[in-house]
Amino acid sequence: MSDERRKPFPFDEFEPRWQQRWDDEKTFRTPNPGDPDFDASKPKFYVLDMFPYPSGAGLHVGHPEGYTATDILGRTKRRQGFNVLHPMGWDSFGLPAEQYAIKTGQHPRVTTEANIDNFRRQLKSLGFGYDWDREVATTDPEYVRWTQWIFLQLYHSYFDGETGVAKPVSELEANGWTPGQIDEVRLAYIHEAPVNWSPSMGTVLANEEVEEWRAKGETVERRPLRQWMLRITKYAQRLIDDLDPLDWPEGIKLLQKNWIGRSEGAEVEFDLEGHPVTVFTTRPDTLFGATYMVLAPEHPLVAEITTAARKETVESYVKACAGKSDMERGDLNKDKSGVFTGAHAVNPVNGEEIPVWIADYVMMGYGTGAIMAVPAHDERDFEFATKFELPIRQVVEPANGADWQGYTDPGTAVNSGFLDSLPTADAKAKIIEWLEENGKGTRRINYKLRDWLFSRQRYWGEPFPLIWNRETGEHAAIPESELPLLQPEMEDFKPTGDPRGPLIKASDWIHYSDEFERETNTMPQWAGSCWYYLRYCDPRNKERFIGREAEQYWGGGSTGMVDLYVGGTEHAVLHLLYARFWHKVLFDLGHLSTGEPFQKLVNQGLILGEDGQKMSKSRGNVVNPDDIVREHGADALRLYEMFMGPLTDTKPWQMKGVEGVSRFLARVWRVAMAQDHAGEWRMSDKVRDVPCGDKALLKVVHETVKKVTEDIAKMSFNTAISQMMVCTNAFTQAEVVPRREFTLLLSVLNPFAPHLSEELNRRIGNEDQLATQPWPDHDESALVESEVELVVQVNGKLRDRITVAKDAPKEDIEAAARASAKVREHTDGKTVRKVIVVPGRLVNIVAN
RNA sequence: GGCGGCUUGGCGGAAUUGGUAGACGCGCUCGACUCAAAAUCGAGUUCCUCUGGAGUGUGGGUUCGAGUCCCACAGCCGCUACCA
Repeated sequence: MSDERRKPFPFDEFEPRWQQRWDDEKTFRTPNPGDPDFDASKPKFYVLDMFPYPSGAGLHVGHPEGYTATDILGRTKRRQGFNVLHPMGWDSFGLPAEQYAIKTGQHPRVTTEANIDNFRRQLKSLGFGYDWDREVATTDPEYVRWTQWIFLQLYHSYFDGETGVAKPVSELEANGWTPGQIDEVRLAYIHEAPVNWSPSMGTVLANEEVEEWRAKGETVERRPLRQWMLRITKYAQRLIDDLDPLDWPEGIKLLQKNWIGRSEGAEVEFDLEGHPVTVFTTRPDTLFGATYMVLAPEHPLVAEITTAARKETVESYVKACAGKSDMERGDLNKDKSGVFTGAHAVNPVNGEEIPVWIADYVMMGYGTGAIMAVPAHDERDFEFATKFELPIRQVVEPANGADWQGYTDPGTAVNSGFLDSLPTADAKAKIIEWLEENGKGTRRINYKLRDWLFSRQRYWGEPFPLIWNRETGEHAAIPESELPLLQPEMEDFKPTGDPRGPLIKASDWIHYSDEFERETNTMPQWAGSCWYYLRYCDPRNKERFIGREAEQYWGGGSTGMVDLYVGGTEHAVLHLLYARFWHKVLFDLGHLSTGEPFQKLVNQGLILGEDGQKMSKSRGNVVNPDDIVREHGADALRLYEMFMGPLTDTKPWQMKGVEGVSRFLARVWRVAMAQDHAGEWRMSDKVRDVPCGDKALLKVVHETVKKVTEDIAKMSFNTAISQMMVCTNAFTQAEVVPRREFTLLLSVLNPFAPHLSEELNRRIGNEDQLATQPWPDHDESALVESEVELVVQVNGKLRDRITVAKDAPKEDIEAAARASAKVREHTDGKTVRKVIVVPGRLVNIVAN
């Protein structure tokens, strides 16, 4: 029994054949402005997938979910007359390739290229209509050139607070600013920051990686290191405000807003043993209720103000905190800790002396690293005060008679001098006014968002195009003509334990000149993924990161450049925030004409394993797309992933479901094809070039064209497919298959199952590829019926159905309904109170 | 703890946005074809105490009419975590 006998239709023969043809003929190539075949009269549609990290494991079934959705949209829009930009590429820097290199000595470029080849093969085997001429990899030297160039734009810019936009620092130089002053405002700046340093691995780790590596036995400590930072905080307000006009899921917008974390309040200056100390509070109205102050353990004043008697206790507490990661500090959530410094601060509003503590529930990185504690009206302060028996003083009267202890909602000010009896909002305004008049504080808006720690101690990343003066310790940019600056060739990637990273070993490379040496840090993986959607627009441009004309065309006409961006929620915060930030900087500097990168965002739902659990190697529930393509074909995989349920839902994989859609495709095949005695597929003699005589069949075909068109626009692919199944069932039962009508079905099936639809289209004698044919319109006249069936309810319960003329007047419908014997059974002996007639739908008779 | 999402047959999911609940698919049952099986085709399939009744997580409300709107509660799943 050969394999071929078991295939319900010969997808294994025709799928690779069509893929080859699309490749050879460049069917899905998209001309750019300036190309001879570019048609400027067509509107543009830029549909983008989140490009994958080409891991050694290959494609996961989660990838084709979003990719098929965008492919359906792209293919449809193309046939609807749009210039469709639908590209693919590789987010190819990243830690796994480097780790693998450390283990095996194989250069990361080698493994990365092999992985990319595998991913490309897999994607091509699914028949996606990408313009492969626009493929980019973030590791391509030509791509690295422009990533570094964009970094230099940031390096050479500052944020002008007056106008709220980025400007070149050359303007400051012209105004006589010193290099030192300019470094204070650059968008890319050097900063000594505490990071998670792993001595055993010789690299810094992101906060979220710390636990994972500790569990594997690696050591991690907090250590201040010289790091490159990007001043994203300057864009906090714009990053919030500009979310508004974007067509993104509300949940994702909220996630971004919460991450940026704007809060309004005031800064208040206390006198701490002769030092002015500023605290930030969102509740300045509770200033009279401050009964103690807390400094973060890392606060610079701690050592200075601690009294001799408390010195030992304080020092050991500070040391204990220094060893903890942010995560661990968070874990101790429930149990507050802290120590008294022995010092006191003076409350500016009433001259009261309050004790000053240090505690790790106050973070150095947010606000000023110091707080005034109002235990009566702040949960954390309340908990702390209770534990350490500090005084708790009521200054807000709850609005609803609730207990004032730990009451944090707005109310009325009490025990607060000139604020008494004011509602919270008014009290806030009044105290800020007082603070400003007396020079003791000011209105202030704070953001949770921190500046972006942009340097990594790794080999497989973009080197910074910067050099350091050995004598003066000043940094400078290398000229653009020296880009791209690639990593030196190295044999040994092992970490040295030197916090400057593995590039420190390449002494020839580091030596720039007698005067200067190179920066040895590299950029994070985010750098490449921050702007790849720009490069796709003009991927081979040698002069610019994106040509002016291409930028204007592909970004034109909307707030955000990309019309539709599809990907997973895991990138809801960081990737999207970083890309928006870079986009805005480039916009400010005049390189882009849109203010936002992504107009519409859709998050595909997670595909779970057959057991309803997240797919993972350890659970053994991972589905490999290659297996599905081999068994059932690419069209079946595409169709199944779209048929599982709504794109945005989380849903479990079901192998039986794949068989179901495969059966559907086989049914479509057999509508037009039959096997002869030799087992060869031949066109069925049911297919005829005749007008469709079957009204019901004609109707379902046109309903299908209409519904599929509408459902694609709504991205409701599962219902589009079920409609095509209904249509196919009608064809299966038909005596004659009119070629024109069957072609219509193939035409709308084409974006979903491109191989099968093209193959059948050709086999039934149509010459042109469906992919190049205009999208069909449905014929409204095929849909109209002269009669409609209505439901008759009595008191909301279904009792009968009646058939009436489509445009029958309400009175006639009511009369017909009341004439029904079944209705009478339920109304006899009752009084009809009301009759509701919804034409085309139902009649409801209210009787009692 | 905070924020967000979800909850409809044995299973995945439909429901014109307030108007026939369960489209379509899976599974299952029966029939045709077959020596037989697979495949295929056809019929059926929410539940029950079945000429009737109940039913969209639970309890209430609005309405002629609620899966859909409002209030309260419960259960799952994500993300986040002392942000003053």
